[in-house]
Amino acid sequence: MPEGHSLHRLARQIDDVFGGQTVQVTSPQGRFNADAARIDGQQLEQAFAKGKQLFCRFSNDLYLRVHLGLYGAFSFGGDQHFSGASSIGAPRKIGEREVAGEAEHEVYAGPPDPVGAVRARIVSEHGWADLRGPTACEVLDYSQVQIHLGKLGPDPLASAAQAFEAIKSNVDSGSGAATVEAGYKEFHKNLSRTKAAIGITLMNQNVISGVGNIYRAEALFRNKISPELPANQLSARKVRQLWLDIVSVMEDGVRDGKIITTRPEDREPGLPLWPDNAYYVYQRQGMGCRRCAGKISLAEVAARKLYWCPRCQKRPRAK
DNA sequence: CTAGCATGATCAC
DNA sequence: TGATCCTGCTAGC
Repeated sequence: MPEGHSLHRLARQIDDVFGGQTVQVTSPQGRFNADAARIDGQQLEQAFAKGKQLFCRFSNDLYLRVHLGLYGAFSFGGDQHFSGASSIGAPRKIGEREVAGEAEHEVYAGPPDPVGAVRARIVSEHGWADLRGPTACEVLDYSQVQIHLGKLGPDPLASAAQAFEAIKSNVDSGSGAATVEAGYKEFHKNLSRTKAAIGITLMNQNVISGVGNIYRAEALFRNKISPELPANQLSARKVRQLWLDIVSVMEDGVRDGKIITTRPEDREPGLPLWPDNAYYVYQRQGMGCRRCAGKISLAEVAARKLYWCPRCQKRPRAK
């Protein structure tokens, strides 16, 4: 998926293309017809993300909520004023496909005929977006949005999103350090309340929102944490280190449009950074660890594939 | 062509 | 824990 970094990029792009504009919202596929009609013709005031969910506020105080799930993706296009990724969301092979936009059309005749199952289509004067395959795509009022937001744990990208908003609206909102700190406290509190393994808990969106299967595996490796360790047994120091590291790698993900977690000194010379040198453990089962003589392991845990290095990520001995 | 798979999450048992 | 939903890419006939 679409882990959290993709959703934050998506929110930025939707803001870029549609922010403040009157938009037509339709459902070529038909499944979103009734809800689309509730926001069709309104202004899209603002888009934002929390965790893996996207929210767009419209001028009639209704909100679009989208969860891409495993398969969902947006594709974009527009006239010469449009530039940006042509696709954000589920890639169908390793890596995030965020192709550069197509701004070279001389004559813009509006969006193309819908191809495939387009759940939702948003069109403004200069651009369009098609949504396919989402797990959730619905229109909500403010109180319903609050319920969704309230269920989500702290988002490591909240401070980055806040800083971005501040720059955009030319307001000084500080460095975002306070938001990072508040996130850490909440994360720590949430971890301390669960006995489940950290490898499972990191995927729990109520505990921390936006981390998916890749960031889960990579963050545990980078911080030398065994996925089996019960979440409430991590020391405060370790939780803080883990949180700050996740903030850092996910901010890189927003910047790069793909997940790259390796440090330069751990990459294999002669191979391209992407995708060969992007990860420490994800999809590297059976291959040599980048940092020790061991081999990367793979196990199916809670129906998801978990990758880790048993040597670098030893479980502390029970006493 | 089809089956299998994917960065997700929910629901039933 | 397993079945289910949603889409589209790819490997393998």
